[in-house]
Order: sequence, then structure tokens, then C-alpha cells
Amino acid sequence: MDSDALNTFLTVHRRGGISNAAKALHRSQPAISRRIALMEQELGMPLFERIAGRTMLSDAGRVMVPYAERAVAAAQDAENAVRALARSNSGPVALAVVGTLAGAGCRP
Amino acid sequence: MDSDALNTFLTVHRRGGISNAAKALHRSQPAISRRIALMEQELGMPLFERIAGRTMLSDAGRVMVPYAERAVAAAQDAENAVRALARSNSGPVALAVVGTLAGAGCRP
DNA sequence: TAATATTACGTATTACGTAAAGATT
DNA sequence: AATCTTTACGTAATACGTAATATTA
Repeated sequence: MDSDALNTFLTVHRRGGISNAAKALHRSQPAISRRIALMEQELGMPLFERIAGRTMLSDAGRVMVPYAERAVAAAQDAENAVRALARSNSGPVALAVVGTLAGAGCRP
Repeated sequence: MDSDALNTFLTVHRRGGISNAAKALHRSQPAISRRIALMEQELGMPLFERIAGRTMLSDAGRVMVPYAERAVAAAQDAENAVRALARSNSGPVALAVVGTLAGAGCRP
């Protein structure tokens, strides 16, 4: 179960349907529908209940939401941490040097 | 940055090289090498230092390890949580029903 | 030479989008 | 009718494995 798939699942939940999720993710509706169907097939149970034209969380989906949120956030954090390191290597460090040499040039 | 990619990264780190990671993941060496190269290209910085035939963590890689561990574990937890729900729905619950109707037919 | 990592290249899998069909209000 | 989801199908992007090419112990 990939964090990318989990993000798709979360978007469908948050946007309240596949159509809105597709817009938010800049994908077509069938792409999102198939992705969810694949996850459900992989898990052997539905994540959403298609009842009365509505796409609402199933019991399994309700269980998965907080876990998916953690997984997606953690994956993003991993990337952010490295990018932040890159900035710290060429940003604030240079600022500190300037501050030490000139005593000005950076806001407190 | 996908949890699957992060898992590849972690495996290379833990196994101490691309060859061993390839064996552990049942992939070829080039597949792992390219996957890491793609991540590095996406981040704009190396995750490993190829020094003297060794594949060791770079500064960025060292930063990423704990984040990657959390992300991979969280993604697995998401799947496990739903599968655990499935087991709990077909175990104790069914047992209770049978007990109510028949008063027998299942082991305590 | 032995072991490792990377390129090159063709293939296979996967994922997508468009179009059409099914279902529900 | 209108909206939403799913299926069908052809195509495009991605990822793989084999083979060949470095690079280093």
C-alpha cells in the first residue's frame, strides 16, 4: 500500500467524491475510480460505500483515514527534511556570516 | 516522494549497498540503482556517497533515514489496520452470532 | 580477477485519458 | 435530464531485466 495511493484515498474522502478528488488531483475521474478499486481489491474489502449516488467511507475506510493521514504526512516530511537541509546549507548559514562580519543586513 | 521509493532507499542503507538491496527486494541491481538516481535527481542532491566502491549515506541521506522509517512504517500500519479490522469482523462477531442461535458449534 | 555500480536498450507492466455505458436523483 | 461512477479500450509513461561498460579492491 503506497503513500501515493493513500493520498488518493484521502482526497476522495475529503472532497466527498471521486469527481471532486479528480479535479483536486488533476486527474480524470476514471483514473481515481480505478485507483480506489485497486486498493479495495488489494485489501479484499471496500473503502467506500456507494450508496444513493454518494461515496461515503465504509467501516474499513473510516479505520484507515487516520493511518493514511500519518503515512502521507510522514512521506512529505521525509522529502521536506532533505530540502530544508539543502536550504540551510546555502541560506541561513551565509546570513549568519554576513551578520557576524557587518553587524547588519538581517532583520532580528 | 513515495513510500515505496523511501523503502528502497532504506533497504540500500540497511543492506549496505545496491547489490544486497536488490537481492532483498527481489529486483535487479540496475533497477535499484536507477531508482536511487531518480530520487537524488528529484531532490537535487545525493543520498549516498559513492566512495571507494562503497555506497554510504550522504548528509542528506542521513537526515532522511528516520523520516523514511516513519513513512514506510506508517504506510504499512495503514494497510495492517484495515486487515486487522477484517479479521475482527469475521472472527469474534461470527462467533457470537453462532453462539446465540445454536448455543454450540464453535470451540470456546 | 572479483565485486560493485552505472548506462544502454528493448520489453513488459502500469497508469492514464477519451469514449461509452450504468446507476441514481 | 443531470450528475456521478464504472467499464472498455487504445496510448503514453514508467519500471523492469539483460547485456554491456566503467570503477575499484
